[in-house]
Amino acid sequence: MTEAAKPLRRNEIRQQNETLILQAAEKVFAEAGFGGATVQLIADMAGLPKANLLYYFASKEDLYRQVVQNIFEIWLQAAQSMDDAPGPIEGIGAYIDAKMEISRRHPDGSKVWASEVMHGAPVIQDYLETTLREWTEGRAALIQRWIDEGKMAPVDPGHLLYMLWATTQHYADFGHQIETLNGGKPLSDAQWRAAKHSVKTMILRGIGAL
Amino acid sequence: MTEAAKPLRRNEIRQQNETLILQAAEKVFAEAGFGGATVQLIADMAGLPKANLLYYFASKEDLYRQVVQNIFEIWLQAAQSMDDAPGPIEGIGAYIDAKMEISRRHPDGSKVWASEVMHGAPVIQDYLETTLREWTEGRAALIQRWIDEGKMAPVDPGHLLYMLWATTQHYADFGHQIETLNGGKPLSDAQWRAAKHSVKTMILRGIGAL
DNA sequence: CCACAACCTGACCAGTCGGTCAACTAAAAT
DNA sequence: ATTTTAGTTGACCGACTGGTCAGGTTGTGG
Repeated sequence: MTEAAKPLRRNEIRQQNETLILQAAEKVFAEAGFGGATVQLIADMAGLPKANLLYYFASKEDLYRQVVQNIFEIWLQAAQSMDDAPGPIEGIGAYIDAKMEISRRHPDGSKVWASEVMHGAPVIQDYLETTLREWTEGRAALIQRWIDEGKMAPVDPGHLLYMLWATTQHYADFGHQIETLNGGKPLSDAQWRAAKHSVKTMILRGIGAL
Repeated sequence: MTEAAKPLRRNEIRQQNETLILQAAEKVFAEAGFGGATVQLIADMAGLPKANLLYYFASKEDLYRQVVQNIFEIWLQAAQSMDDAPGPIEGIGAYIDAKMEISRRHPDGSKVWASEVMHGAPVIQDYLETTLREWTEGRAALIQRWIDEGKMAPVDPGHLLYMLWATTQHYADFGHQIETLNGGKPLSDAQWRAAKHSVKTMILRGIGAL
């Protein structure tokens, strides 16, 4: 009696099941990797028969591809935080905030992304070569402008971007290690605030913007 | 006729094959993850029959465990770079140099380690809770001492360590992404030097040691 | 030279995997 | 009311996996 028997329209059914499956898939792929994940496990976690899952997604690889693309889009959205900022303090500060928030809210997505890249990006290689590359070059140019305007120290924009990605994503990808070193407990709200503050302070000072 | 038929002693045979298998395993585990790796693939890469590999290592999991432990030891050795330094410039500078060198020389090992942690550290959880934890606490105390002595700005030692790990290991774990953004070519010697210099400069300035 | 132990390996096996399919139910269009 | 379309699922299959094993080869100590 706890379950309300609500009649579903066709549209709703499809969308509901697809997001349900994608959420389960993200979790399983993050926990076990592509090779370690099984369709059966994803189906169980989504509460659907395996055959039903394969009715919505043509194959395990197809499902994986969509999971990775979802993450990539979230990742790109946050990347816009840097634009329209008068200088590095606001721009890079906002970018760090956004990326730390993603690490907190979508740790599984970040792990799937990391795993994909570590294995040679078999699925999203073209994205790396096109979208990511263009974004990177644009942002590097923006950073160079700030340097030329004397708003920050003359650092290599590329390596600064790598540092931003590495540091922020570390809190998702290595979350388990951080949790272990934190006495086995996940970071509290206050600890997340402290992490954000530490990262922002060290990086902004590191590029001579403070 | 290209192969010299050198008679091998028992000792040599064992050691030679074990290191051969471990090297192949590190590569395959890094490229495919634990679940995606197959014993057959590792055996092929080592140039041995699968059954022979399983004569030396009891199981795929046993082999994986040894690969991870190897990496952990390399990782711990580099960690000593920080000790016996008069201050953060020398200590943290040397640590960054050592970790960057590992990222360059053992990228596969770094990837296996990252993958292991991302999947919840099923194999090396006890190491995290004991060895790594003790090392981390010791190094945090050292950093705190430097802060108290006025040799660097008052930053959170834990988050500084995370930043050091994240930034240096990024060049191994996300090496494929970096290579793609570098026009598809691996970083040259000069580019590696520039990377080291950028990382050291930004971090040392970020902690107020420059 | 012999016997023992270490090393080697093709053939094999039980279990699991991704994916298919035919038969079914339910919604929606006619 | 009936046909059509979308959604559902248990049963099934060929391919592949980690691991075993019996029987062979080779180095080594006595």
